[in-house]
Amino acid sequence: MGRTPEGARATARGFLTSSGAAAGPPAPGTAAQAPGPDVSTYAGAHDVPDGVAVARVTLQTVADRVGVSRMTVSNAFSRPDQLSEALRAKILAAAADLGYVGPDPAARALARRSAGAVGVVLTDSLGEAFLDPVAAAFFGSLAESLAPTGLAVSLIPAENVGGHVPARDLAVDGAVVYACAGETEAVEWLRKRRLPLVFVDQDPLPGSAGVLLDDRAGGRIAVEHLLALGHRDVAVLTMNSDRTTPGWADAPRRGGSNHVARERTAGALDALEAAGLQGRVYEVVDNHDHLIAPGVAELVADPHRPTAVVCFSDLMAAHLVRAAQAAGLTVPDDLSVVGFDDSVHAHTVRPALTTVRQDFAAKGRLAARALTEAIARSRAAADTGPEDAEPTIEHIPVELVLRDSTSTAPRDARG
Amino acid sequence: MGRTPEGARATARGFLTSSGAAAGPPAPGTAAQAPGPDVSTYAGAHDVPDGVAVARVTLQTVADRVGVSRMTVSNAFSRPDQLSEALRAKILAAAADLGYVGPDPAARALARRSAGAVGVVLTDSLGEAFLDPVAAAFFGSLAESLAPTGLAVSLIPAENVGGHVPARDLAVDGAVVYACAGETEAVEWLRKRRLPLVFVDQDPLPGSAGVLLDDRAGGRIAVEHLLALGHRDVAVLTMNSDRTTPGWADAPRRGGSNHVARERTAGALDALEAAGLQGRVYEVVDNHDHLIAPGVAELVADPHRPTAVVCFSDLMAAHLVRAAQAAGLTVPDDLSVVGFDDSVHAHTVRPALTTVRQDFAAKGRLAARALTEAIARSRAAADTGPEDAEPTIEHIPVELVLRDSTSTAPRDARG
DNA sequence: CCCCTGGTCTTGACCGGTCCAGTACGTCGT
DNA sequence: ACGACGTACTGGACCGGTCAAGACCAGGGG
Repeated sequence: MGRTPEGARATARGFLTSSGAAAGPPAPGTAAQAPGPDVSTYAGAHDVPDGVAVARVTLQTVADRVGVSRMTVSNAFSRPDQLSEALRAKILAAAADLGYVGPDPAARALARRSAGAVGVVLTDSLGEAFLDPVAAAFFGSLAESLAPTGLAVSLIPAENVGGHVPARDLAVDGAVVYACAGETEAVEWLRKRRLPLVFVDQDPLPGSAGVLLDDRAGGRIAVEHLLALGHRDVAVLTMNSDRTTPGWADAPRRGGSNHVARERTAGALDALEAAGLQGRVYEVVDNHDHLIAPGVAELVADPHRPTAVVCFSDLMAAHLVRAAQAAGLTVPDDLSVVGFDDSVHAHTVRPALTTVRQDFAAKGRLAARALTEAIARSRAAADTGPEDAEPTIEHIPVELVLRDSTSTAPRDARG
Repeated sequence: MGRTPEGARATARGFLTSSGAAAGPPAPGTAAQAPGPDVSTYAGAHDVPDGVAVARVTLQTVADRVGVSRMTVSNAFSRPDQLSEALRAKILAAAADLGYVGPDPAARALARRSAGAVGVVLTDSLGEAFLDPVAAAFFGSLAESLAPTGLAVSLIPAENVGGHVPARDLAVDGAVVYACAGETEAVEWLRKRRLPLVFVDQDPLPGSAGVLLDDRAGGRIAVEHLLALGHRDVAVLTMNSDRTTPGWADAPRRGGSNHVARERTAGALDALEAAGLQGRVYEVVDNHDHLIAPGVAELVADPHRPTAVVCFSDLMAAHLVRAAQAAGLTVPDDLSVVGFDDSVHAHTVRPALTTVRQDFAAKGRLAARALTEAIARSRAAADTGPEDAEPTIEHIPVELVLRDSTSTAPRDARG
């Protein structure tokens, strides 16, 4: 007892004394405690008089009030099976009376070594990322799939602003990296922290799990559909953020830093080559309205305009359709257009787009599962030492949806 | 010194001894330290041999390695002005060598009493929320506006699933509540936690800040535009989640639980009444594709179809336009349509929508500012006692954008 | 020569929980 | 009557930082 006065943890400035109701000077204005085990009429912290610094209510405060140990109060909230129902009810009542909501999340995160949240790194600037319905849909689906596990989703900016580095300083148990071209600064930090990572729509780093669409097959089936309709002059409309102006690609298969764009284009070119044809590739700078518009206008005006175009996204396809219509062409009679994703744009344009559908819900679900598994694995490894289960790479199948933006090639253009 | 052996915090199982490089048995395989201040060739923790439980690297580990106190290492990372540049470099080098990335976010959150993140509660299920471009745009804009302050954004589900309650258990410094109809369970918890709250597109709770669009004015200017074009039979197309089937509203001004829908409708009715006209209100159940489609089909087929419709959202307007076209009508000649929001749908449909524009970027920016201010205020209040600065309610102006979906009323319908 | 000031680093006390290894008490089997 | 066992609760040691105040040492003015 030479160490510390009674109750090693008693709050220093709280107006409640450290042990039981008997000891210590009575709190100002407090009448004698009402007899009986029930909650006294003494008003709790939730209506403290103005100007009085509100004492911080912690487990200890509640424990002192009820006359049990801190640990028992903790159990009342976090492990109800560890104490009698009667005592638990009493503790909960006291807590409610004191305005104690529950264990402090930050303290719990530290003690439990788990934050209850995962990070998500998105492609672009945050503002633009959610303009893309594909990214937004994935994000929503991920969050929804994660909800039942109790993990919340936190947005981590890919690039830092204002000297803050959330990727380094945010408490998360793992992270999803979505379609980040190459190695972002944020990803670098996450890797250094050795957080469980899942890469989506992007090649995973060695040792990490991945969830990828079968983009190559998507490009292929889009072209095969057009070939079956008799088209021989098929172009690909895609993006390449390495360039600064739209135009025909010199090295079609090289593509830019975007994995998805490269794969989709490659799939389309594969199918064309398999048919003994050579595909042309028209690249715009990025998948944003203002960057697509000038490109498609030029593409439509091209004297050697193809009879059919496979697009990197429904957004591009929708722009292309409207540009064609504005130029007096009819879709699909004069120009067949295939989209990609089956996002809002696909059924919003007229004619509705024939497109390669991807299953957003599945993507979010698989990413959620891969991440929770990676987190579980990493926790297990902390105990039993590293076991090397090969991280998985999931592939999501795609499917061609036939609508109204494709038809047989014009008579005079057929081989 | 009778208390604890040297270095009260020396990690128990770390293979590095507690104080300085001189004392204790040399780590296995460690040659004599190379002379000079530079980093020795001894491999740090980042390539620990397989099977060896990796010792947890903390501030203390780094401090021991360099021979300084834990606090000095902390300062090296968090407050560079508190120590000499030379020592800082040495510490940073040692940290890098040991694989120490930076202060543990959870521990820091506890000690600093700040999580570095804020929560966002969205209307619907998470999966559906991001299908709505308006919600998605706001979310992105909020996250982007918050980024420079170093605050990350975490999604908090409005309703709990699987027994987890993120709204209670997630470490956040404050939260934004976006267009939640009425009092959600999540909001209830946030309120109990006394977190700084900002309400967007929804009436703020007393004591909290709010960011609201001038929805009523929006409804008004939409109608005024149509009146100016000679329309006398104007209907409102809106949502009311209290009902289960679409149809004409009995009590138009009552509306449902959605604040935005009520206001927009009220504004439109105000303008009609001011012109001595009576407005009709057609309600669908919610602002989702599958709930809108049957409603607009019925509306278009109505024998007493109005000559112009003011819609709750661009999404509804786009559906209405397409339904009208499918029924053989021409927009705007047979039916004028005004949208709301100026979201993707507005410039995606043909004809492009005349619509009431709202400034998404401003909404995110104002919400971010209101929240950071509320957080700052709450921190100040913890020190100096509560001061009662009236929380602000910001109103964002709207603006009518004229496009191609409205025109003068048909000759035979004009009063 | 002394005191004051300022830059560096250290010390001890927190932040508010959870984990784990007890201890105190029934209760049951024999 | 006695040891084994289960239940209910407690105590101390963490989790990994930050904060506020103090110690030490240098240079500079009076």
